[in-house]
Amino acid sequence: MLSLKKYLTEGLLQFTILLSLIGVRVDVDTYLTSQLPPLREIILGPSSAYTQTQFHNLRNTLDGYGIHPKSIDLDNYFTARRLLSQVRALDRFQVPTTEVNAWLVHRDPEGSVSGSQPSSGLALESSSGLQDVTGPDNGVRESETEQGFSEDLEDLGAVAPPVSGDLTKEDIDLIDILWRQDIDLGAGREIFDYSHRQKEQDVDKELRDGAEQEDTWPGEGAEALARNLLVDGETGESFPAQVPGGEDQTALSLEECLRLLEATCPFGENAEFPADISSITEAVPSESEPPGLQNNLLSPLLTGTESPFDLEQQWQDLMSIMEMQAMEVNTSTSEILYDAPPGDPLSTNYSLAPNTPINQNVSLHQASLGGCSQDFSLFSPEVESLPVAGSSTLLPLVPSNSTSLNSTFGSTNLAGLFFPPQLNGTANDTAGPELPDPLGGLLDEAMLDEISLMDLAIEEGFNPVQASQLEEEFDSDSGLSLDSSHSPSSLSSSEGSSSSSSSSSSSSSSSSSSSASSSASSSFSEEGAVGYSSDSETLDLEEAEGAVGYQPEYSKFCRMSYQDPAQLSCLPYLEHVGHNHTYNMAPSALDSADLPPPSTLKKGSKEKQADFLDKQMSRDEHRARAMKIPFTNDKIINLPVEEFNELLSKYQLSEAQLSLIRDIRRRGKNKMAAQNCRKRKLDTILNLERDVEDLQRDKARLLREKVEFLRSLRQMKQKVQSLYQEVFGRLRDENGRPYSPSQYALQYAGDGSVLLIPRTLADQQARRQERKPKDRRK
DNA sequence: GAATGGTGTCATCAC
DNA sequence: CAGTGATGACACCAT
Repeated sequence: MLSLKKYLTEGLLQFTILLSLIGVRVDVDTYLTSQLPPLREIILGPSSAYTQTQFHNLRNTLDGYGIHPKSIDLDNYFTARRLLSQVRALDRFQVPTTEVNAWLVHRDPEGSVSGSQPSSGLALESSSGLQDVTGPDNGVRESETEQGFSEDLEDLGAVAPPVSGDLTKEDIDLIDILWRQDIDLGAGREIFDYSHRQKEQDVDKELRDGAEQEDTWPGEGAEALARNLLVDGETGESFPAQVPGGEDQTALSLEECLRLLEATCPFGENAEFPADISSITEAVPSESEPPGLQNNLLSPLLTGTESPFDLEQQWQDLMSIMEMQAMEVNTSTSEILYDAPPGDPLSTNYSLAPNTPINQNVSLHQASLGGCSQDFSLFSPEVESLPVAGSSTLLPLVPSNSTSLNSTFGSTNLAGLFFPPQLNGTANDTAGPELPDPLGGLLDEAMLDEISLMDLAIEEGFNPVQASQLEEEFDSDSGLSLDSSHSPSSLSSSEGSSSSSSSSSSSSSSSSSSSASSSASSSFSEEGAVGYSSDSETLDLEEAEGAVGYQPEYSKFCRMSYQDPAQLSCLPYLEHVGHNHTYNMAPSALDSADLPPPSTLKKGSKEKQADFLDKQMSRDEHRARAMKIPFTNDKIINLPVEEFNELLSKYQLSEAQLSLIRDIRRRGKNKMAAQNCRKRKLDTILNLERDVEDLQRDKARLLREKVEFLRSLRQMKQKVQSLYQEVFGRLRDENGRPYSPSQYALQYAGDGSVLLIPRTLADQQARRQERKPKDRRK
């Protein structure tokens, strides 16, 4: 019962302090439960720094006079924080510069493989007139990670609904319905993309028209694209617009696309693609696809449907980011993002063997997604929910060389290409959420963190500057909290040595070695023995205070209420003017003990000086003087028990004197204890304040990282999608006609090759591979 | 004159 | 059981 009460009171106190500091509900426990037990214990647990820790016991048991009592808990706490930060660093996405080398296979019976034309695949994106949309992102975003409030807002807002920036679920559903309807007409889902609707209506309309007019996507639409694909997005090389019409052109197109892949896909050579062939098309919305084709190589990137995401949380994230960015967190996001150890799974180079034999008719060249700009914009959040297992190889993320990326994809950031437009006349709305995501686990974890930290970060009114100032102030005066050398024991010990100490033996008392000065005029530090005084100012204060009554000059540091000379001079009964805490003492005793005769006040300057000295004396000193105690209060209070008893034995003291001496000693020690307690309390508050600040900073950083990751993922999806379209659209059958996306699909093989297979077969294979990860989970 | 913070003191608890 | 530290509560004072 007692412990329960204590726990409640302490926990509530901790919580109250936090609340008072930040002015907002702080869901610390949620976050700490699984993340930071030591901190939680500090804040809420019985070992809280603010609880009634028996420090003296710690000292006694641990021989801990060299260790500050608080340092014990704080050491654990900061250690825990440090470890936590290290652990957190592990889940930061390491986006290496990876590349994928894939071979596209054109199942052309004639097996014509050729092609050497430079790719204009990036031009596909640029041709769609999306530069307007993506231009700002590419150029500006990377350099504006700190200020991109609107960008973050955009990104966060886009997380909730699939792709679209601010679409509600109803909107998405409606779009899906309409899209499915239009699919029959050959219209791609791209046209429903929010960003496309916003800024790319013309282009999309053109594409859609092309798709509608022809059942096969690469028909006129592809031609229209080809006409516009004049500039290589990576090299800036210009190409003559051409209309694919034969196998040669098909091969060329494939080569171009592969080169695009090579230039853009960060898949490394060590990519562990699924052994079985997986269909790329599964990533592309297809109505014929079964839901949840998870083993798809590109599915995580291409899935058009997103699992429902908590809009409110995203909004909170946004708000939190905005607030956190206002704090000017120093840690650069880029620094955080890409500082993973080389062993990081995500940093593994996922590249397929470039020389992998081509199945059937191959018109492939190495293609790699060498880099993806960081200026990724909105993209679907479902990737976050996708598991890491078995799919980490599928999603190499943005490499660290963002600059090159930006140059590469400066004009390729297509907000709408995430959904294949006319490429696939089919849709797969259900496959998305179930698709595995190599980043899912990490993102989920980060999401949990930020969910927990949300309340902390959303809070307002917490001034980090002030907090830091307080922190500095606190640190400068942290003899209590952290630095064991500033512990009361050490302090008192040093002071005791400086003053003519008569005792050096005892180490069990906080004031053991304090001054035993026999001279009343010596400026020994009586109250200087009080624990918390590490800074000079405080120390001076304490020393001056300790010298009260013994120093001829008045100390301006006197903090006692009755130490005002002006008031004291006209108030003979000092004991009654000032605090009268002698509750247990009879007034008569006080009078007899403390009252100097009024007549003595009317004497010469020496007596005035004596009065002045009297005014400096504490009440107990007055009492001691009145009772003719033969030794100083300092000795009474600070001497160790043994020496104290020895001192008492040297004198024949009356019972009243002994009682007064014991009271003086008790009060003196309690006074120091109270001062220590108050200072400790203050330190605890300051520490909590600093903790709140740190948590806010961490949350802001995590949120920024999240935004960056989301951008990267979305951009990757867009690029893969565009590349898929580019490749598929340039494929031609033996008759020079484009393949129907509803009948054929590109598919990655385990050896890195890319095959053009019938969609039905691709679906079966994809379905087959889908079961494997699920079985593994079980 | 009320509010607030600092200080000393007491009571109490735990060790 | 005494001694001691820690701390809540209270009173008092100064600002």
